[in-house]
Amino acid sequence: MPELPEVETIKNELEPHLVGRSFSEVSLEWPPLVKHPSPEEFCHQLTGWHVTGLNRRGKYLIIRLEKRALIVHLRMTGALLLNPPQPDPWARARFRLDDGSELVFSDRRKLGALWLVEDKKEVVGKLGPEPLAPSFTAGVLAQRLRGRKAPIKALLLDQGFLAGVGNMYADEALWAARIHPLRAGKGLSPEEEERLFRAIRQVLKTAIGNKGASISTYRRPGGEQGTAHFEFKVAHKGGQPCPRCSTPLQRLALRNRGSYFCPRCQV
DNA sequence: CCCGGAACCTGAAGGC
DNA sequence: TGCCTTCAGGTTCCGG
Repeated sequence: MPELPEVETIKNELEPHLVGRSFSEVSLEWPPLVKHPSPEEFCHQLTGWHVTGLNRRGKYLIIRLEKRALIVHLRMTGALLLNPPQPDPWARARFRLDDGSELVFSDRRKLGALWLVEDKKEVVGKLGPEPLAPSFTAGVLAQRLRGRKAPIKALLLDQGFLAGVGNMYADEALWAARIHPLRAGKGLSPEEEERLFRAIRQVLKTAIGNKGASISTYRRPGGEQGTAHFEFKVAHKGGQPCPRCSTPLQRLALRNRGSYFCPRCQV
């Protein structure tokens, strides 16, 4: 599932292929993928503009064009594939570039989303802080936790609370910080807040170094998998021994999501 | 504002 | 073999 490290990897690997190029033809196999403007306008308005740069904000990929931004969200099963060697059965949109190459948006479950906007704030304006930005500190995290009664796991998944962390890395960060996923956000001690802050940053940075986690259908633009899932301690590992204390890891359902944790060392 | 649950989607896996 | 249920989980919408 693409979370911050996966989108960061895709951004880094697409950037050299896209910057300076322009879109010569855009087609949609699954028009509902486009959220703004209309699918017809989307294809029409996208052609001819040059790509000036790529950014990531949370789990959103922002492809900057002259005067506009093409924003991509991969949701659960989306992937951006560059010149796929075989026809992709789940291709939902195709972008032909002026150098003849093709970028394919592949998405088995059709949950992905595309926007073409003049101001990126229309799409990413309500996101919480960027966890790897220097301005995000333990103090900022502590301040945002104040008064929040919801389980800490639910807050970490809330993109308005903190951008970019999803189910896998929330579980990994909580395990590293030794905090139970159901603890109330406002109930963390200053020491726990500090541990959680460090854990979030460390888990995300390590995963970026491993070019993302190929737990499900995640693929890099060239079709390669990431290796971050080999470093996972708890995510998707119910029943296996905790790497710290050997207690069998448990799974609980929170907001329709599986949460994996150690019932002994996460308190 | 805060919180929790359902809906959107498809395919893999497991139970009977 | 085949039908049914559950799981996978990012985001948005809705109700309390």
